[in-house]
Amino acid sequence: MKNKYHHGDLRNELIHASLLILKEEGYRALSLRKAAKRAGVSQAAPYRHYEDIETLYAEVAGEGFRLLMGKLEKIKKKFSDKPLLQFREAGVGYIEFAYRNPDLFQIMYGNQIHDHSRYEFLIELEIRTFHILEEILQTCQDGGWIDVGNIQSASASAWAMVHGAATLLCGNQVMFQNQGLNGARKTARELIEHLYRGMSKK
Amino acid sequence: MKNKYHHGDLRNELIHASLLILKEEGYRALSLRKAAKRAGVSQAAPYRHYEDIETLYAEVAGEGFRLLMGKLEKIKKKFSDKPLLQFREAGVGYIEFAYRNPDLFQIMYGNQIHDHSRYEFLIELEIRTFHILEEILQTCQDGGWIDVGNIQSASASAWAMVHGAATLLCGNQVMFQNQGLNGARKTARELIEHLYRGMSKK
DNA sequence: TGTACATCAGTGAACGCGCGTTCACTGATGTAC
DNA sequence: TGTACATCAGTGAACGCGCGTTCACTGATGTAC
Repeated sequence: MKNKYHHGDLRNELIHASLLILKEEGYRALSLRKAAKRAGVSQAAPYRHYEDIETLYAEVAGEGFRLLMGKLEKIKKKFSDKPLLQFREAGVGYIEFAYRNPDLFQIMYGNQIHDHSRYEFLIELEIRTFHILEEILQTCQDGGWIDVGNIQSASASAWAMVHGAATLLCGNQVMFQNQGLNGARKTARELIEHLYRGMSKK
Repeated sequence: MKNKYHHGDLRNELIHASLLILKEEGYRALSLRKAAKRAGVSQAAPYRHYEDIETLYAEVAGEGFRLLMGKLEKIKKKFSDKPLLQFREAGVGYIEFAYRNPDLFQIMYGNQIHDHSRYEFLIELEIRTFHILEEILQTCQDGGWIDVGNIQSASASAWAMVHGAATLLCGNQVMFQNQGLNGARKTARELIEHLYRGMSKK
């Protein structure tokens, strides 16, 4: 912003730089030095804002959850009068997010961050993300579209399935390979339909 | 075996050493140098057997799939007259495998190996593993326990769900945290029941 | 059965790499008077 | 409004680390005769 010294917003700039590195070079390439370089700043500068590299990872993961939440909220609104579609399309959205941002997804869920619970804000974001899913299932339940004993357990099932599909797609696992985005979407819909048929009233 | 030079079976010894490193120090600690050291051999020795570190990763991942297959086959036999239990318990077994061997699981499914298809034997093992699941679902279908249009798509759903639960458990994801092995088993059963109710005849 | 020698499977030193992190420093900024 | 100075946010050199990989080498093994 200004001219040289005193960048002004280096803390955020480093997160932004990290997201670019993830997109362009992959999660293995993400390091404090590289983020610093990318932000046009010396390798030691980040230490004014992050005590170590894991703190940066956590911040980047947090940004990932914010983006994911934004996407899910949007879908929720879009299908606000069709709970079952909310359910299905939120799943599709989750998988699409992973497909489009595999390296960010890796930082969010991989083991780069040893102990998420060290970062309170991260945990809160994760819970809020999961909560969107719970809300959707609750709406389905309230509207009589599904009938599950326990919303939380049903949400966990849905999350697990969708998350599994997402990671298998990202990892280019044999049976999920080379599907392209549309293939992924189609697979996602099939998966979720299998699931909510199991949750429907008999 | 002999005494010093000419180890005799260094190739396999390195795989074995790698499995120990995964168990004891985690997947981040696995390197050619460390595997060599652990096998009691100089750092350069592995290069007589593996052209690079990825080749070792692939071999280790392969061993992982062999172990997983063994476990699944055992379960399949154990419940050979109860297809639906085969289905459920195979899922539980998969999750249990991941829970017990999180770092090996990481090598099998993480992105340590850039392109699995470079290793034909690995792809074959992966397909065979998936095939066990398909067989189980086919048995359920043949016995009239479930009714799905397409076995392969249904198997993919089951795999995705169980795999998702496994990775969320391994990653200590908030909502799946601190369950212990028995908690994980219980969660697994709930998950799978949600799923196969969706596959049952109406 | 004994010996010469090719081959195989090790050794250990070395190279270069990128990384996380620290340190003494310095330039810019903002505030007290 | 102008100046002294504390503080903040940068710099760049340096350290030590473990890694993958290569290289000239050497000891053990097995085979041809």
